Amino acid sequence: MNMNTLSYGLLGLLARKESSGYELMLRIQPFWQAKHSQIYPLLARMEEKGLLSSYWVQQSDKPDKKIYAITEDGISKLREWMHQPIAPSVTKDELSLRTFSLWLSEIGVSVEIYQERRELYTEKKRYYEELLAGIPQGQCHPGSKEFGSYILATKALMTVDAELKWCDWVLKLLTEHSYAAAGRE
Amino acid sequence: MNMNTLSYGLLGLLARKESSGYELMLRIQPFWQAKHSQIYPLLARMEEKGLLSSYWVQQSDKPDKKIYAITEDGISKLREWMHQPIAPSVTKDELSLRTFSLWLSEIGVSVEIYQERRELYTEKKRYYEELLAGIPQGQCHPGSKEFGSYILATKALMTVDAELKWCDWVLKLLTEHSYAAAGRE
DNA sequence: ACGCGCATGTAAAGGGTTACATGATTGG
DNA sequence: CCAATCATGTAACCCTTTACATGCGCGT
Repeated sequence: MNMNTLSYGLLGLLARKESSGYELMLRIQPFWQAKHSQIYPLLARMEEKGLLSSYWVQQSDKPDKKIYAITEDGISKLREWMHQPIAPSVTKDELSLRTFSLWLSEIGVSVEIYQERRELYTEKKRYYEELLAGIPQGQCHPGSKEFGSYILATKALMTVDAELKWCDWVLKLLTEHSYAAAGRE
Repeated sequence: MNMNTLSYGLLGLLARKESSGYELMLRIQPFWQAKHSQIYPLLARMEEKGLLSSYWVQQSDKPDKKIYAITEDGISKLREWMHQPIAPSVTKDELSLRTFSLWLSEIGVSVEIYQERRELYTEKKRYYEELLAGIPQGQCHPGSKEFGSYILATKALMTVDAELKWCDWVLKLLTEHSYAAAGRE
């Protein structure tokens, strides 16, 4: 059956804990941005093929939800994937392309752009800090199910820290240049 | 006309220096992964709409190439884009999804995975260092055309450094655990 | 009243990869 | 001799987003 990378990612999350499609979307979001409209059909297809099973849970205050669990066949499929080569990461950031044309903007506008991005990174940092705080420490040694979440959250934090430092550095260059230009007037 | 983010990125590169489609692919690659099969039709469409002009250059040792240059209309289009909001970055890394299921692999296999990734990051680091070295220093102050390339190459370097440190940290955790397990035998 | 979060799903359109097609030159 | 780099382009397929569709409860 035709399984893409995202399908294996969902399978991997379900192997650790059964979840609804909505919960899976929230769990995978920080590491692989996917909308619900992409996830729901993949789950339905994997259930058809016997990799997943599901049952409905009724909720009083919120809409009912469909909980998926991985089957033995699903775990076999996941184990097969673990031996496959890993594709390099793909990053697409509009800010990078915008930066190519920065010379077309006034410095004041540039400053706003990187300040806005700085705020976005600050929010992301808070998010990943909470994620890391939510992982039961001490039990996340190599081999445990929590270990993966632990090292991934740490990676996200280290990366966002580097991005924040970069923003500060760029903003320093931009504002120093502004002061120097003002001084020359 | 329907312009996507990649089209604006190409337009921005052409605003700084006229190039062939092949050269644009190489220039944009480090910041936005796109294949030639995606780039060529976009360039043709932008030329049709009058945003680009082109001429053929004959080469003796290599195949002939088609050089594109931005037009006045193209620069107007680019300036309009500069006022639009910037979409947040999207990253898709198969290693992250694989890490969710790391507990299914033996530690030896995990070590191989992160060592391989470490080598990939090391190569990337060398690449970005060369890129940065190729930018004429001193002339890349805010407002200059080189400034964008300068800060982008620096960002890539800072990020890849964080990723390398992360790999080393993960490998330390994995190997320490292996030694401890061996000691318990 | 309005928007947001929860919760599931489908359809259409657009973005992106893989494969097909061609062909010269250079280095191992 | 085989692979890689340079160089352009098209077609089929898959991946992803946006929009449509529904509906309740909560906070402002």
